[in-house]
Parts: sequence; C-alpha cells; structure tokens
Amino acid sequence: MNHWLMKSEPDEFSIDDLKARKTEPWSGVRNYQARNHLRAMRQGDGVLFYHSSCGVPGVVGVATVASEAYPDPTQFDVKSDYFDAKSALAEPRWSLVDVKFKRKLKRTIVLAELKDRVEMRDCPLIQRGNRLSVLPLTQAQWDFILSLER
DNA sequence: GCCAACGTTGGC
DNA sequence: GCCAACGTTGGC
Repeated sequence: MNHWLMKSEPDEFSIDDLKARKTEPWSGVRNYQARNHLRAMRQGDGVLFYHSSCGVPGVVGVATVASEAYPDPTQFDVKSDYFDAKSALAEPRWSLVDVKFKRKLKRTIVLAELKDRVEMRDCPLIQRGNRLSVLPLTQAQWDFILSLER
C-alpha cells in the first residue's frame, strides 16, 4: 500500500464536503506530475487530506483511494472550468481517482508544525514554492504526521 | 531547442 | 493583496 497527500482548497471542497459525499471523483487535476501520481495510485492506498490556500493550511483528514485511475470526464465537458480542448477522447490527457472519506483528524496538523522537522525533510509539501497538489508520502512521513494528532 | 512572457499556486 | 516559485506557451 502506498501513501499520498492531496490538497484541496476548503472553499472549493473541504474535508466536511468529503465526509458528506462519502466518495468523490477527484476531478480537475491539470498538472502532469500530479496526474502521474494519480495514475500510480491503487485502490486502498492511504490519503491525507490537506487544506490549502486558507486561513490555517494543514492536514485535516484521512481518506482512501477507492478506484484505479480513469479519465477525468470534466476535460471533455465544454461547460466545465476544467475543459481541455486539446485532450482527445481516444487518448484522454487527464485522469482522476475516486477518493473515499475515512475520518477527520481530531485537530488540524498545521503546515508550520511540519516545517523544520527532519522527518519531513524530503517531502515536497514543505519545500518552498511547491505547488504540487497530489504528492507521495513515505510510510515514515505518513506515520510521523499522524503521530502529531494527539 | 531556447527562453521570455505569462498564468497559476499557495503561503504569508 | 503581495509576491516567490514554478509550469506552460509560443515566438524565434
């Protein structure tokens, strides 16, 4: 089982939204590196849900990958903000996975807590200027982040 | 293939 | 709202 961290702006889609929806197709990723991570996901992989671009950025919940990657339908929807005219039906450019709610953390593990920790040294999340919205975590990073919860 | 211009992300 | 960082686009 692999581990991942997925960012979402809570104004757009929060951990409470995921809790209410139970399972959500993670549409709208339009970055090749993030897409490649989505394609590497397998059902049952662990996901930490991260709130970005908000008052208190940080890890707020746990989810699981609920499907293999499949084509993101919004890329073909001309009415969608995520429509991509250059993507062909025969060879879809963008993929998504279904993400299933597991639990909310007892508290937000804020970004500031994760910075300057040797445990997180190699994690792209804490590197300055990193904008990757889907990124892998090592087992050690996953365990460390969750150990901060209590 | 290079690189300047531009747009977006995301912390602060 | 600002701005640093980075990805993408497009002219050459």
